[in-house]
Amino acid sequence: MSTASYVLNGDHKRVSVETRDLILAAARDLNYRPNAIARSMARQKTAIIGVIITEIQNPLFAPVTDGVEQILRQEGYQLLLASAGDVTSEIAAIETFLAQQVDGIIIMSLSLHFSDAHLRQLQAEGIPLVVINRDLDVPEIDQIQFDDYGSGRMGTEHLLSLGHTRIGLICGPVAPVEVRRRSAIERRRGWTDALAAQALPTPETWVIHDEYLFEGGYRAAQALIARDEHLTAVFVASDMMAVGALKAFHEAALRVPQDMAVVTIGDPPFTAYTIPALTTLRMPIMESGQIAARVLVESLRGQRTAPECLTLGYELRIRESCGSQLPHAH
Amino acid sequence: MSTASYVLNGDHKRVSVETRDLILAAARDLNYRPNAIARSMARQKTAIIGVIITEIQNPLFAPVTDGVEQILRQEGYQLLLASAGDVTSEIAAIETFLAQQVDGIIIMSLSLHFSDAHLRQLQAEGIPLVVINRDLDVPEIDQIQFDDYGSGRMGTEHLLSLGHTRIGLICGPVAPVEVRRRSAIERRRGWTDALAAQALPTPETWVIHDEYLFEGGYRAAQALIARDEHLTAVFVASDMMAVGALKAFHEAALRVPQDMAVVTIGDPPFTAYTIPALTTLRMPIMESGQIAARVLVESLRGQRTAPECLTLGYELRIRESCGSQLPHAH
DNA sequence: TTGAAAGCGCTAACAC
DNA sequence: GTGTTAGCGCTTTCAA
Repeated sequence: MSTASYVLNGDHKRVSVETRDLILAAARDLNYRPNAIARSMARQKTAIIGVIITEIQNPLFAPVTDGVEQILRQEGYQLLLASAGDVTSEIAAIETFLAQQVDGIIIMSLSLHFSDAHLRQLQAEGIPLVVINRDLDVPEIDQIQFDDYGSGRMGTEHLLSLGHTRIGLICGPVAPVEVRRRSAIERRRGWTDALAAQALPTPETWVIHDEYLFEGGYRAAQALIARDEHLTAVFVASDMMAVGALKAFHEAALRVPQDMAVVTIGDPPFTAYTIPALTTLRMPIMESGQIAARVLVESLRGQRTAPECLTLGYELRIRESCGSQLPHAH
Repeated sequence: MSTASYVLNGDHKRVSVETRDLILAAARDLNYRPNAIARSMARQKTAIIGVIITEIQNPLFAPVTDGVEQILRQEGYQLLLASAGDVTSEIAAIETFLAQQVDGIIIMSLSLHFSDAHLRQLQAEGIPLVVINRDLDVPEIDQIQFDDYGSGRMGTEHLLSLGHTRIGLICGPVAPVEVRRRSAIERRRGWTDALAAQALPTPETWVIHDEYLFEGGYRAAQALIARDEHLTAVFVASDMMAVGALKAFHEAALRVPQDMAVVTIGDPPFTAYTIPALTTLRMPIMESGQIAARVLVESLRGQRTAPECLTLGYELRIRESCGSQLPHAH
């Protein structure tokens, strides 16, 4: 039945109107539902994209998945979801996706990987792949990154512009190697360069690394307070950490922003409702998912010539936690 | 090649050891990867479960999806994800899932639906279906609910046990019909009954309904303050609303818990890091996903006799926002 | 214990 | 403009 197939696929040219209506009517009567599996089998294409994320409950992943899903739905693709927290399960997830004949794969990482051999191999086998937030030196693979260095630099520079000179840093993990995050390293580099550019000091004692969690920020702020370095501001490289830090400052009777100005990263809805509201560098998370999905779809359609390698910038959102101007600084 | 099929499916009995090893070796050499699509075609089963959620970024959905994914992975099923915010797109998503020949469907709702005809039809067609958090009077369909009435009652009773008698209510939307939530209605009922059981008043003026959002809680708390009803406590029926309310109380120079005790619902990680930390009724969200997935898998394996109809309870987590005892109440 | 062959529901090339 | 037919890669019955 080629004719029926043409009709059901909306090929207007090859079928007369009468037969078309006939077929459509019959389909309705029989309660016909196309079988996507059989179609995939015949076409050798599934219109399914596999999406791998590190851990579903990490706040980065809901917005990314949302962005990916919006575009895929709009472009007529389905989304097969897997979570994989380490390289072994990532390989397993990819293997399952390949068995499932997905047309392409999107991987959103927390960029703490030791081996990318399996990604190279995917690439070599010609499976379209887009990775988000992963440090991959395989230029053939489409990559979406965040400008983490720039975020560290911008956040610190904003505090500098308000007159602060003793600016601490609360940052994500850089060691041991199993948990280090590229973003933490880059944001610290941004902080260092921003201060160094003004010939200001960046002593080791002004920096605390901890986990990207509420608790990590709480602990880090306590540690920073205990060091008693007379800081007037701190750049906190994660919104969750900033909420924890706010609590520690509150308990130490340090007023934010009067005694301690805070700038942080992120921008989930709650940042506007902390006390005080957090000045943040908004991270374009959902956008990264949208872009990844668009890039992948274009690849599948053969509309791309060169691999994508995009770095998305952060955007300053001034709220209350940074104050306006240092009292003694004008 | 039946023999190869037996080997690859691990059927030990029907194949001699030698041929088995031969086939396995050949598979390795050829870099053989089973084609799940072809298998689904032949078996008339896909081992894929469709999951529909209302909006990916709503904080309820990450935990649910996480719970569902854990179980499905462990049981050898794949997860096809779709988001559908209204009945029309829900029907479209279901239709796509059916075309994709999913073995079953899980729907997590925000329970604001007008029509469930399509679900009845699914049920009638014999597609295994589990719904979470939806008010469905179709006893044949597996349902996982939350004890929202109980949560309202428990939260209010905790405040009563601390000696409060003037307890307000900040609650989710109950009107207009397009946005009303069953949970809001039920939690209010719980609040009313808890107070009525002590012969305490529950005036309309002590209740504010708004959206389940930070902003909704902020606005609601401001409105409640403006009414100047001399409340000493408030039950806030959503953790996001509670964060907003905390901010409004802070701005009005009302100390929590000294001037206003707060008990809320939920229990996302941030509740321990607000100022003060929020006393909550923990909602078993991830668990609901796990249970839904288990129920569905059991259905697919024919291990179930009766439909599931489970109501999950909330659990009190005492932190700082409720205080210990009313000063003037012992 | 193994092989042959039909068929799952569709697409696409081809003939009419 | 329409019908015929050969697969797509697997499973599963049936014979050998």
